[in-house]
Amino acid sequence: MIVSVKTLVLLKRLSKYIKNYVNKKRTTIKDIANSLNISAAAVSKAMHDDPRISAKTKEAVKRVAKELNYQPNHLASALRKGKSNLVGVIVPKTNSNFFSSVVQNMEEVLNKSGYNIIITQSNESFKKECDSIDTLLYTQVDGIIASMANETIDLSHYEKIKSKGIPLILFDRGENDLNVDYVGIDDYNSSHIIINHLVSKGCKRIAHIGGFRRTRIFNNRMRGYIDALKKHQLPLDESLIIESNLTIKDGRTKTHALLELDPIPDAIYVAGDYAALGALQVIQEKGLKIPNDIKLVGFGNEPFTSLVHPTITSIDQNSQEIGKLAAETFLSRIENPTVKQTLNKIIFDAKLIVRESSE
Amino acid sequence: MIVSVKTLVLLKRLSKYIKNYVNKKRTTIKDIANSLNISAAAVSKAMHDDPRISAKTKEAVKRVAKELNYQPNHLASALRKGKSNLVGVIVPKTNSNFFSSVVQNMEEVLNKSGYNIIITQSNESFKKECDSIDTLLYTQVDGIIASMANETIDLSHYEKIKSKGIPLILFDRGENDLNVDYVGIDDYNSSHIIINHLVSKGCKRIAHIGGFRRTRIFNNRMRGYIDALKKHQLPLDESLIIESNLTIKDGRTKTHALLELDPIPDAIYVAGDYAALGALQVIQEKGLKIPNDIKLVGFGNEPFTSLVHPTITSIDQNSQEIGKLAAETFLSRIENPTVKQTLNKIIFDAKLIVRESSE
DNA sequence: ATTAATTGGTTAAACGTTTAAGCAGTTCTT
DNA sequence: AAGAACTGCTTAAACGTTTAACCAATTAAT
Repeated sequence: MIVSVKTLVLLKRLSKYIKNYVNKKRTTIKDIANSLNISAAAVSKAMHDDPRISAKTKEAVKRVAKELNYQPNHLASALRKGKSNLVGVIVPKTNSNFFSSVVQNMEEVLNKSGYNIIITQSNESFKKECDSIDTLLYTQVDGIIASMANETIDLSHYEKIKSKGIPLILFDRGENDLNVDYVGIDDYNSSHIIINHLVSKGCKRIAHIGGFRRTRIFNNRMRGYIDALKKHQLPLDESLIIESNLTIKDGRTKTHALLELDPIPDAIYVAGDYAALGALQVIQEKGLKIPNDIKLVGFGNEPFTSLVHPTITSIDQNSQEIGKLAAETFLSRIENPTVKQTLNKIIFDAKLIVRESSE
Repeated sequence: MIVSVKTLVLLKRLSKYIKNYVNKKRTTIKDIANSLNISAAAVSKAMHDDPRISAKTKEAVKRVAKELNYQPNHLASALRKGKSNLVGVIVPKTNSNFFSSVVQNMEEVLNKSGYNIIITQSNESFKKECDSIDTLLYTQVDGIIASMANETIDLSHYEKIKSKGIPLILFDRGENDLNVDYVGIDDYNSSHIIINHLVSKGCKRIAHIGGFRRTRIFNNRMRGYIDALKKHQLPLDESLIIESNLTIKDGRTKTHALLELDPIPDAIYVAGDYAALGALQVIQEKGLKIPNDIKLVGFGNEPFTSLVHPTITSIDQNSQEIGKLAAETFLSRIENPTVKQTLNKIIFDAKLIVRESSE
């Protein structure tokens, strides 16, 4: 079949026309402008309650907008304004009560100031975290609030955020070297609170299943544990200190090891609730009684700590406050863009929730 | 102080210049073009490996892009292309293992096809759900995958998604009336599986704490329960059927009521794991033994069901498959935009995980 | 009665990309 | 040798908003 070039061009035009017709192109500001015989600029201004537009016109614009089911195009306005009003949030896992609660509170604060959030999860993976950051930067977020993955050591992708000139706020899992805002609890002091409590209950041989020391917060908990023992003039026994990835499974394994010792510890302070749960199971399987034979303290105040038997003493991390403050910190950075980012730590005191496992 | 209009204009120009300089404006395609003395169009094509650009130019473009730390602007490309490559995901809660796992699997599938996801949580609130939908539409997502909030009865905001012509996929909590794709498990049949199991263990007086019947999935579980009893020629006792919001607390309350009956039931089938946990607590507090005095079955296979004592028999909802299939359904809708959306149900069989509470 | 200020808009450019169309220059056909 | 086809770009318009600059008409100030 031979078809002239002209025919081809016409066919293309036609197909475009049909496409537009079928997809019944979204209504834009121009459609409103046309139907009211005013300029698109006037419509835009009317929508934003510009004082230079008459009340009558504003009303008409809003009426027609509703009639035509107009929805503003974020891409266009964000592109033009150079501001997306989107905040990226990176968490290691969403299915933890702590992170879920932090995010919820952040969202509440940010929504009030006209920001929406995009949640991404790193699944504790360094690669996924890098990808998340790329996605967020690509989406042109106005800032990023993040809690670092366990695996993360190399910080170059976080530097990338800083180099873009948008605010970066870290919470819970932070890193001093980045020199950015940080919101979290006082991990060092939390360990002191826990040890004080256990000592007051008569414990003398307290074990610690901690997270990896390369992660700052876990290192701080470890330091707090060691210093608190010193304060109470208890001997420091290296075999009572174990690093763990703090999953249930690893909590079980490490507790098994601790119960092989002779004498066994009279208390275990676990730096994460899930691992504490694993410890609880193993202790009971061995026929030992909690808290009589051995006391147990977790960290994080996950809901299940008050649901298992016995209920587990734990540290509440004040997730509401952390979420709110991280969001507010972001907002203040946005409002003062000239102020250079510096290491600005906002530290909360944590609360010890005493339950059956250490009574 | 008197300042001429001209001076004012000059000042404004200056301030804009300074602003650009201070914010060291992000590098764009034009910067690359200038530095190579080619057109911006050529750069764009080189980036996308257009066959009409020479290998030499492509290489040069990519090199300079890296040198200048170029990051494409999603807003601009999405605006131009009319496609954001973003998928909105709405879940009732992120801190549930089921939803978290579904989302994770969705993300995996979608990322492979070049899509990124934006997660929003409705917190089971109707209003928040509407807001989420508005945000997502405003962000120009290419589609929405959602699980409905408990509160939701009015479906007009979901109709709004449909009217935009972008794909809407529902999972777990769906609604026939919307006439869109749905991915979930066979709730009706799940009840049959549970009742079959309990009957085989000798139960004759099986109670059911279900969700609100206005939610389709809970209604289906209820129907399945009733029909399964009939099948086994067990009497239907209305006092054994209770509707609940399925929180731990309500699980406790409703179980208290059931244990007031005479005779008490010999099994309780609870339509949600959290409520089942509440039931477990109350039963034990009353001094009754599980499974000897009374058997217990939950729904959802939340991790804690295998962590409490006794471990709780539950239904696994196949979250991985649901996530993957919801994503794939979205992709196939995108690839065949002309096909009209219809009620297209993809139903999985659920798996019963038998544990101590019903042995 | 001028000039100045206010009102209620309009025009046009810009944000950063993509893409249809065009166009030299070279190479291949026949 | 003349046209066809290919190569490797360039030009310019478009996506939907926002906004600086401008302007005509009205009202206020002196």
